[in-house]
Amino acid sequence: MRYWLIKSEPDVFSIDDLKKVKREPWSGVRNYQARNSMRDDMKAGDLALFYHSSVVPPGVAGVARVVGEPYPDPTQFDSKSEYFDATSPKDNPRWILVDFEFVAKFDELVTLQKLKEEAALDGMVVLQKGTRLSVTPVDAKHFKHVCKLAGWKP
DNA sequence: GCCAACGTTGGC
DNA sequence: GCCAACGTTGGC
Repeated sequence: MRYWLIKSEPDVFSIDDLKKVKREPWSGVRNYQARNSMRDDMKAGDLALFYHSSVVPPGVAGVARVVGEPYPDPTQFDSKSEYFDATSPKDNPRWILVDFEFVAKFDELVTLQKLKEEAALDGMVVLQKGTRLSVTPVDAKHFKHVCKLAGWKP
């Protein structure tokens, strides 16, 4: 059982959107490290902090769960998609994703500022300077601490 | 294989 | 809108 943090711009796809649709393919990730996490390391049942980025204030809005097995991101082959990748081989797709399902929306956003203030969260990847990764691993102890800050029990 | 130029992310 | 950080691209 591993823990993750996934970033999303809520104007594009928010925790409320996930709650509404229940399950969502995490399409559009075009970074190899993030892809490798989804392809190689994520297992059904893993939990992820759902982080709202590029809004004021940014922060963790809730929790999602990995469902099913990794599979090729269909948007890479869709010429009408903004995520279309003409160079991805059809017989060996470059971009692999997993689906996430809704688990919980926190009563209150746990803001980035709050995360930074917590000594217990020192070393959390998303807090490291210059980290732009949209999918990052989270230590179990950090995951649990963020849930505690939110007043939510896994 | 080096590295400059360029593009993107995302907090502020 | 600015800009720091950093990944990618492509010329050599």
